[in-house]
Amino acid sequence: MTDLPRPRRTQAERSDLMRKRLLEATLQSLAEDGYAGSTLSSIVRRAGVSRGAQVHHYPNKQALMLDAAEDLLRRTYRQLGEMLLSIKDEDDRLARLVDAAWDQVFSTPLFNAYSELLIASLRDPDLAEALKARLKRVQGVYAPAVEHYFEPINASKADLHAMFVQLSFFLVGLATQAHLMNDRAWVQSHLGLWVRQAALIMRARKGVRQPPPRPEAWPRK
Amino acid sequence: MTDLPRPRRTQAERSDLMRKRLLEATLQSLAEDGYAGSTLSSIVRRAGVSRGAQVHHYPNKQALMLDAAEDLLRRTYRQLGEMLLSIKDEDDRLARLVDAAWDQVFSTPLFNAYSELLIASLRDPDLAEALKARLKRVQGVYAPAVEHYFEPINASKADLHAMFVQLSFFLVGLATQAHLMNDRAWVQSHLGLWVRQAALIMRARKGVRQPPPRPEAWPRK
DNA sequence: GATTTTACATACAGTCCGGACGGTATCCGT
DNA sequence: ACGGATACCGTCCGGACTGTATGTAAAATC
Repeated sequence: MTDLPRPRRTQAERSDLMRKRLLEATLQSLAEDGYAGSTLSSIVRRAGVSRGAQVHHYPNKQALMLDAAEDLLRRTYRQLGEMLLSIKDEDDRLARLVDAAWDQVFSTPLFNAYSELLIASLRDPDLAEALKARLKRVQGVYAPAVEHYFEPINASKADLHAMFVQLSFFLVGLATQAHLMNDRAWVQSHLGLWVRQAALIMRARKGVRQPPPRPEAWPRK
Repeated sequence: MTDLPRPRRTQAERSDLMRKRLLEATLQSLAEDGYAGSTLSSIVRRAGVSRGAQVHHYPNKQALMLDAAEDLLRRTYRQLGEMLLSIKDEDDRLARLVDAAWDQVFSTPLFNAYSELLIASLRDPDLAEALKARLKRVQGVYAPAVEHYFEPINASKADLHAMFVQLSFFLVGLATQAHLMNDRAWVQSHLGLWVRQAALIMRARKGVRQPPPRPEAWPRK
């Protein structure tokens, strides 16, 4: 009887749906119009809700942006996790991983929203703190996966992990400047170079057929 | 007689000085207050000039920002050049180069201005074009210097150059996220890792005592 | 079923920004 | 030296944005 046609929604349902719409619109707006261009009016217009709805759920702009940042990194957390789970035991596992990271995460429009928040966090300590905390969790996703899939050769385990941190910085730098650069092939060649360099100190562990341990309770849907 | 005390300046002198003050204030403002926070009023206040002076030299905000971007990359062009000239023939030439690039360019407040312009150029094609063009010239500074100082081992010359391009992306990524990260030692260790990886496919050329060929007429002062 | 709480809507107030404009001082060619 | 051009100044105006205050409907509570 709970799933009878119910025109009336519970308060929590309404709130959740509204927040979801607002966050979605905010992230889209960040990606398309940038941080400064993401005005509250434009966001609610994009979300198709009224100005009052927004102000009810978020007392000010910063609160909305903060929650959007959390949501973005939650999504990225999940995206990276799924990407890792999709890596099969192939010869060129390293290359596949890097390509997937670029294609599915760093080159997506959603990542532009991250760039915007990143730069905005230079002037917003609260935002910086939120990004910092969530970033650690994201790193927590693939730190165990790194050891699951790869092992160092003539190098320390610390170097192994550090290489992937380096990769993330490289990809961020690439993503923020890609629009000034040539084309996709050019990007691919640079990804390839990193892979070749990385292959000098690491290799795919043999016989890994299982996906990495599911890191931690992923946020539901 | 030209250097007699001359209370009256020529028109060109006045214009140049004014533009210089405006550009300096703009770059400072970009670094401190960000792109959106850099309003015309705040810039002229910082420059200590009137609102009218600015509007006389730059018809609109975009024109000012565009010129500021050019100026910034001109400075960076010069900074990188000087940095390269200062590299001596030491054992750890590669490490010195990377450290110097970080200390003297990428970690400086001025580089924050670049980050701001970079993100802003996502939504401003003209700005993107200006950055693109100037960026090529900056790369032109150290491309010859790379071959002057280093040589590939078990790798192609193209890889040699590509590694330094990769370095620049890595440093940009690092610079835009450094404020979320730990400390300087942490950064140093990551720079060190890149150096060690690079050393696997390149080495300092022996007996190089001369600085690299002065690339191209540097902008006067 | 009455009341309180929550969700959402609309109107308004205060601020600030960018560009335009009219006016003044300085310089330059002649 | 004088008339035009150039550099510079201060202010005003339309528009937009954020935060607030007030009103209404729906849901939860009792």
